[in-house]
Amino acid sequence: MKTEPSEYSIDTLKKDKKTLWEGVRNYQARNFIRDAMKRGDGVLIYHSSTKEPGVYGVGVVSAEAVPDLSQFDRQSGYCDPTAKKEAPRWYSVEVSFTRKFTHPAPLSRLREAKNLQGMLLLRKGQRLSVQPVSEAHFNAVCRLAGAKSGK
DNA sequence: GCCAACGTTGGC
DNA sequence: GCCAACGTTGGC
Repeated sequence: MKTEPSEYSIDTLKKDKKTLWEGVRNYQARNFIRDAMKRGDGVLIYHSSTKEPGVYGVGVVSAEAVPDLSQFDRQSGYCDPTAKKEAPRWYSVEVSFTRKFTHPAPLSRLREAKNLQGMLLLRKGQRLSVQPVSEAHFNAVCRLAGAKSGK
């Protein structure tokens, strides 16, 4: 899952312990959130639009999809005026903090890693803020960050 | 359904 | 700030 650290960072997640991941407004990403993400799934926390983009830590899906309430919130920048309460359009999962990498895995190093070739994140033009990661890639990223593989 | 115009993402 | 690579919108 991508986030701009100025918006919501791994440090904030660590402090909050858990958060509802709100504001995803892309249908493909929405589908992953709503249909694919299961309780217990590991989450790589990727920081974008920052000095050193890359994976900064790990979380875990602690509750499966619920309607993203910010779509109905007129005060929210994520408000979707066309969304109806009886037919929510956007969804959130709850993500809990697992760990912050002591040595983050910057994008530049991910690109160099042989065992990460083909990873969706590294594909040109790829902009999805929520995307699936294979277990092998997940573990490889963790190892690259100097952490034990797995969750 | 086509597609031009426009908006967004995100690395650099 | 630039710009490639998308996704969305809306006229037709």
